[in-house]
Amino acid sequence: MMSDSRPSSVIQEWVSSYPGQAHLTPVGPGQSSAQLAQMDVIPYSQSQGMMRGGGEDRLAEQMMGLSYLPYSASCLGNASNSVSSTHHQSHGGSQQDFSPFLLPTLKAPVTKRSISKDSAEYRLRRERNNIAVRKSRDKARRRILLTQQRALQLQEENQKLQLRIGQLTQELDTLKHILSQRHLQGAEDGAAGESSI
Amino acid sequence: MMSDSRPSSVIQEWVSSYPGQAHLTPVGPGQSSAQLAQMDVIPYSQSQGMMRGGGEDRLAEQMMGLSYLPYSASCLGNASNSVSSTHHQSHGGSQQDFSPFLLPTLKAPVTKRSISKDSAEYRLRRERNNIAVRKSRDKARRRILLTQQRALQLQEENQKLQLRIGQLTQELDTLKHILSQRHLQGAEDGAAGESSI
DNA sequence: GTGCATTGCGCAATGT
DNA sequence: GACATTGCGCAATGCA
Repeated sequence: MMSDSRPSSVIQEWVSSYPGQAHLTPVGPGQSSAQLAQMDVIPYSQSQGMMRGGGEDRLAEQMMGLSYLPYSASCLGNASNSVSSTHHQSHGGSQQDFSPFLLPTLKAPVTKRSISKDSAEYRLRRERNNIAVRKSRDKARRRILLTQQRALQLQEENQKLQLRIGQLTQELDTLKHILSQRHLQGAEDGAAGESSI
Repeated sequence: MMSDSRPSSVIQEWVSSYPGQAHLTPVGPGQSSAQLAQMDVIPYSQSQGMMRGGGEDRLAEQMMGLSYLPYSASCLGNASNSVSSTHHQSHGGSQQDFSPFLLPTLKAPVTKRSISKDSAEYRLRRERNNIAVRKSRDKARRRILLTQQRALQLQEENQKLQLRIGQLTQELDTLKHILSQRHLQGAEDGAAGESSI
């Protein structure tokens, strides 16, 4: 099954991994963009998606070189729903438990029906999500591999093209030289002919 | 800082992201390899690292198309160390609690000092690891971005090279044509000169 | 709203 | 022993 028949198969697969949606790719915070502007590459967020928890703060720090400090001494400490559940941490520490009388326009953080972590429905949804997560990550891994292989292949192809250009250039120089010689010789012949008359 | 001065800066950064260790890159299970065999690309495992828990079983299934089934109805259900700890799931389900009298040569699964999850040392180590994880993933993200940008850049360069080759080829054809014409004309002139004598 | 897909994050095992 | 990687599950969120 797909045992790389031709050398360009990698590129074929790679292209198929990026359905052209043309997001114009902001390329991500703190990246240099290099305005290539063709087939966005970035799946659909990664560039501006992470505004949850303390994410953007730490990310901004990283961008400026302030590296990987703990969230703010700790990010644990507020179980969101929770009913029983001996295990399962609630890590995430999103939306600080700011009292509902701050920001009066937003009603309290919703509380989301408080689904028991022991309920069959919860487990079912978790298991489904776990499967989806594994699938998605597998896909991502494959895409990364394809990109790497594609880069190597393009690099190889580049070298060949450079070589070809070298050959053509040299051949061109040779011909130009010959032509200039012919031209000179032609002029001399013409002069000789005139003088011999 | 590092605001891409030249168009090839991406490649510069990309190369620096892969210190040449030459693992010969097995490329990963179920991948096609495409034997390019140059700068391995894969950090240092990813290709054979995952043999923990039920990982390799599921991965084998995925390779064969049996996609993303739950571990085996469930992978939860045995807290490894655990002392108190109200939160924190023990998810992972590695080393089943097989009794120590099986496999007599291996002493019981080590039990690893049973560090309390509430101990300051545990938290310290967790926090350090979390920081390391964030750092590592950030690095991975950057590396992926660089690879993608590098691929795009190489693709662009490829197009330019192809164009250049087209130009050179055409120019070459023109010169060859001119040369052949000169050759014919020279022959005619020569014949005319001879006949006029 | 339901269901899958993505993604940041923490945990634990493992590699260096 | 410390740090780096990585598979995994969880929760939030995006998307159809």
